[in-house]
Amino acid sequence: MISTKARYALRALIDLAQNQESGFVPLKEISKRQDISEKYLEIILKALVKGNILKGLRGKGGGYRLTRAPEEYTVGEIIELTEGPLVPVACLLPDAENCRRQADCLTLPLWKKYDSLIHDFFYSITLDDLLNKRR
Amino acid sequence: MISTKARYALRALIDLAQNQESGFVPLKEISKRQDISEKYLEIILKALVKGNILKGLRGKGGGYRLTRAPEEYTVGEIIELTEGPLVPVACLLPDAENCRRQADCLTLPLWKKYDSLIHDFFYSITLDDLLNKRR
DNA sequence: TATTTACCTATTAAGTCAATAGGTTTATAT
DNA sequence: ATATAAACCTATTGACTTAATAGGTAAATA
Repeated sequence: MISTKARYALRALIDLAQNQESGFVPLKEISKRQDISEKYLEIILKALVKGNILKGLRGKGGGYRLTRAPEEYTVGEIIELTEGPLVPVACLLPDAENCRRQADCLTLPLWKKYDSLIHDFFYSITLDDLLNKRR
Repeated sequence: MISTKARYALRALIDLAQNQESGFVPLKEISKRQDISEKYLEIILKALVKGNILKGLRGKGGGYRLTRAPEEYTVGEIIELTEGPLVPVACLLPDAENCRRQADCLTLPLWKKYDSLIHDFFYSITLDDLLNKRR
């Protein structure tokens, strides 16, 4: 399941893409428009700033702004930044200890195929694709 | 993430397909071969019996047996029987209350596409496909 | 200098996952 | 008959994760 964190992140980024005519947009506005609690959204946007997907500016007139054009963000990277590796089974995690059964596991090929399926899917869609283009 | 429950279920079914020459296979044997705790496996197999994927027979000489040929099981149904609906976001769950944002949610089409992707994938693969055929 | 804003650390309530424990029923073999 | 082997049943637990809240600090601007 895709977590609320990732889903809210996507919605916040879409909101920013639509409302940041070159300026900084305060969290409060996004929170209100998207109906996401300020405090929770804060955590999410912090992660995005840390991942260099957003620029944050403090103080009056501050807020958040995209660091790239919408077509330069993939949905995959947004999901992975907010909720960790996009991987369907524990044994395919980057830091997984290698399983003894690996060599003759009859299910592993299935998980590997599934893994590339979802990876390809989410990394082939950009933020711009979601932007009102109706598809 | 696919849970251990679903993964163990698949491995148990593969094990049965390979070892049930017409007879009943006791849980203990599957447990040993697959290195899954008896007690935990019990819970899993119970769910499969309830879903009519397996037949259980009690008493001496008893055990479990497939109710159909391996090519008649889809991986999708096995996963859903053990861990519930194979759905990527809460708002697509069968019993989801309908969201007010639904009409103009720009992320919903994404989740719907993803949903059919994984559904199509898992329902197009059968237990027989996993059986030693090397793919 | 007051105000607005992002940033930071910590905490929590509820839920889920993976597993264990101990007992009950049913069928078979001796 | 009776011992034994097996599935079946109910309950519990510890660890972890999720989704969120709370309260305070630092920075920039009007």
